[in-house]
Order: sequence, then structure tokens, then C-alpha cells
Amino acid sequence: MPAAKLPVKSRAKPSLPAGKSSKSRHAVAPAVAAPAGYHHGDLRAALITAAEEVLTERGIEGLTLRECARRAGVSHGAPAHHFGDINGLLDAVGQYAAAKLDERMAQFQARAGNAATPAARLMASGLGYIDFAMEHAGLFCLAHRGTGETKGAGSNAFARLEAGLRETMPHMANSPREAFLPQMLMRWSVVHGFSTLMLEGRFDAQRGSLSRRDFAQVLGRIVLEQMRPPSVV
Amino acid sequence: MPAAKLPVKSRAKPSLPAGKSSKSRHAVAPAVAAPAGYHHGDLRAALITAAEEVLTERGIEGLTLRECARRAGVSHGAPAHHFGDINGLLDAVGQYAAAKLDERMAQFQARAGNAATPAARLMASGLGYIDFAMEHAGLFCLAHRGTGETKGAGSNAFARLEAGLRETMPHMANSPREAFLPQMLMRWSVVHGFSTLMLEGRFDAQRGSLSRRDFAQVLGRIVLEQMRPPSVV
DNA sequence: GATGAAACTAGACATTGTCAAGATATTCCG
DNA sequence: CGGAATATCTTGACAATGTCTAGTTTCATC
Repeated sequence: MPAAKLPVKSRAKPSLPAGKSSKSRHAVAPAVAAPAGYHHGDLRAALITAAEEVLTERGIEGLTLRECARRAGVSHGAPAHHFGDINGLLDAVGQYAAAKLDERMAQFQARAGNAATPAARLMASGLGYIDFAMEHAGLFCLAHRGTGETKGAGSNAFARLEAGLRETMPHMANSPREAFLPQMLMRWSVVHGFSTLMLEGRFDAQRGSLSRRDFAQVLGRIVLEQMRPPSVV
Repeated sequence: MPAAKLPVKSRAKPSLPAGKSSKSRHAVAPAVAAPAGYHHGDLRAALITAAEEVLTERGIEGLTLRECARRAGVSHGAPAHHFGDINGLLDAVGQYAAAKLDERMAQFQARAGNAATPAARLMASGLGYIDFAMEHAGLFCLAHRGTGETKGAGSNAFARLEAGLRETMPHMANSPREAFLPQMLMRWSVVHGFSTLMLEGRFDAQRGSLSRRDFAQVLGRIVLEQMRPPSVV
């Protein structure tokens, strides 16, 4: 694009919004943000927000460092200062995604209510996992590229799974984590595998006119019910 | 991500009409190929072989059109004639990978032997699935990007799963495929999810000094045993 | 207010995918 | 048998990307 080079030089510098005190470390709100100036304020968060935006608009293929920088209203070299290279950004977004994934699981459990049976609560968390994958495919993918160090990715969800499984087996209340590992791994694998296959459009032939997200809930429940019920383990 | 498949110029030829009898039709061996000259002979196969090579050497990140062209000893523009764009190559390699995946499952079943119980044969095919994923991570990933139609990709493995499942339930010999779908989907999800999570290094903390491939067999068997046995469905 | 660190810009470079135009080999058909 | 049509491959160009380096602006701290 050799032609239109937008004149970014216009540093009109409108009076700085008073709310942007140096303390507001975790704003994350305005998406594009940027109180025009040499210093951004919270570029790191703005870039992550921009990345999320790009993910939903163009999918994971369109997610580039330069595009995020553009959306944050910043030069193409700026992100390097906060994330090093592109893997740094991807990891950061992945951690953010893992947190949102766990939120969705918690939300589904809450919707099921405390009165629900333990097995139903466990099922609800799984359906939350699936629902998040359907709604935010890009984030979901990035949530699963912990480079070893970032154990945050999935660890919350894993802990939630363990807790849910323990609830269903009160007779093993004092058993160590190892006693639950096989069941945890199996259940995690089912939910994750189903989400992945679903995202690949593997089951689209069966889903008629339902949206993929709705169909995933219906079919997901059926599939999850095929597992051996936790109570009989 | 099933993005709209644009009506590409369709430069890629559909399937060759078996007119190449004089030359080695399925060489695939030399990897770098071959008859020096303007015409390559079987560039399509050579490019797929080169892609497989790149995948094992540099992983999926290093897989580029130009690198494959280089390894095939051909100019950077040559691949376009056979695959259209890079997705064409990726799809072709994916189909190749899906075939190899099914081969591995068959091999594991054969190793289990015909004398094995149906459940054991079913387990063997699952362990073959896992083993292929561990040994050929790159190919495994590409095997799962069927662009919706997904004819070759996974359909063989899926058929093998159905057959294996039917063996374990002779009392349902005449039931239609639909009767098995929930179980099939659940079992496919477990095996696929476990393979995926394993490849992400999710369970590396537990695997001590074992190779990832060996550990996957040990842990995979344990995880697959956690499913409700097919015979009691 | 000076000074050093942090945040950001600007330019350059190698790579990549894709396209268009040309060169060369193969095949087909008279 | 000989040329035309076609498939195959080359070459050069272009925009986009990630990353590096050097320079510029702002912030923080004394």
C-alpha cells in the first residue's frame, strides 16, 4: 500500500483524561484506547485486547503483531518491548484465554446451582468448557499452547475438574490427587477432544440447522453421558 | 477454521489420468528427486514427501511452500501448479497423513492379533492412534484439517472405530450406525483429546525419564480403560 | 532541573505467499 | 512426421510479516 499513509504525526494531545492516573494498571476496557502520545499508558493490555478483537474478526490466521500494533494505534515495533517476539504475545493471550475459559466453566456450574447433584455440576463444567471453545475458537486454541513454563494455562480448569470429581466421590474424600488422575485425564480428554473435533467441523454433517454452538451443547451432553458415571468408579 | 473456500483458479489438476506409466509413478523415495530437467516427473509426490521431511525436521512452523520447493529442487513458483496455494499443499499432506494414521491403527490391531478379545482390538486401534500422534506430531495435526467435506481425513479411522465397536457388541449387530454414534463420538473424543493434550506437553510432569511416546502408551492405556467398557453399554 | 531508564518510532532486512509473464517439455492431431 | 496446444516449470515482482538496530520522546528519581 504505497499510497495513503495516514498522518499520524498530528499529536494534538487533547487534555489527558483525568481518569487515566498512573495507577490504572488493568484497564483493559477501551479496546483501542490510547491517549495519543508517545507513551501509551497500558499498551500491554491494549495489545491483548486488540489480539482478542482480531481473533474474533479474522480468526487465528489474521492474528499478527503488526495488526495488533495498528489497532492499538502504535508503531509496528512497539509490541516487542512488552512481549519480546510473537510467541510472547501468543503466550500472553493464551494465559488470558485460559482465565476466560475457567470463568465460563464456573459460570455454567453456577447456572446449574448448588442444589444440583455433584455429577450434574461436573457435567456443567464440561459443557462450559465446550461452550467457550465454540464461542471463542481462537482464544480456545491459544489457551492450549503453554510452553511448559506457563502452567497457568489450564491449571485452573484442571483444579476445577479435580474438585468436581471429588464431589462425586465422597467416599474418597481423603484420597490423594493421584487416585483421581486417571479419571481426570479421561474426562479432560473427552471434553477437550470433543471440542477440538467439533471446531474442525467434524460433526457438522449431523447438525442440521442448529448453530454449531447450540448443537455442541446438545451433542456434548450426549457424548459426556457415555462415559462411565463417576459414582461407580 | 472453515473459512470460505474461494473459487481458486483451479490450476491444480484434479487427479492425473494414469498417463505417467513410463516414469516411476510412486517413487516417493529419493525425497529430493530426481530427473534433472525442466520437467520433474512427479513433482506432486515429491513435494508431499518434502513436506513430510520438513515436518519431522523443523515442525509445523517450518513448513513453507518455498522450503518444500527447495527440497524438491524446483523453483519457488512450481508448487502452485499442483496445489494452488499453500492450503492446497496442507490439505494434500493432510490426506496423506490421514491414510498413514489409519495404517498405524491397523498395524496395532494386527499386532494384537485376531485371537484378542474385541475390546482389546478396539483398545489397540486407539493406542495406534495415540502412537501415530506421538511419532508424527506434524502429520497428525495436518490430518485434522479437513475443509468441511473431510472425505479422506479421518473417515477411514472413523470407519475402523465403528467396526471395532460393533465387534464388541454382537447383540447389536444389525443396529444402524446411529445407534453407535454416541459411543463412537465419545471414544473418538477421548483418544483424540488425549493425543492432543499429550502433544502439548500437558502430562510431561508425570512422565519421568520415559520418552513421550512410550509414556503415552502406558498412560493412554490407563486413560482408555477409564471409559465405560463397551460391552455394558 | 539533570540524568538514566523505560517506552515508543522509524527504517531496514530477510522470508513468505501469491501473481503475472515468459520459457520449455509433452502430448495430440493433422 | 511436424507443428500446435497444453501442461509444467522459471523468473521477477509485490505486499506483508517478524525481527533487528538506532534514534527519539517521556517518565522517574535524585
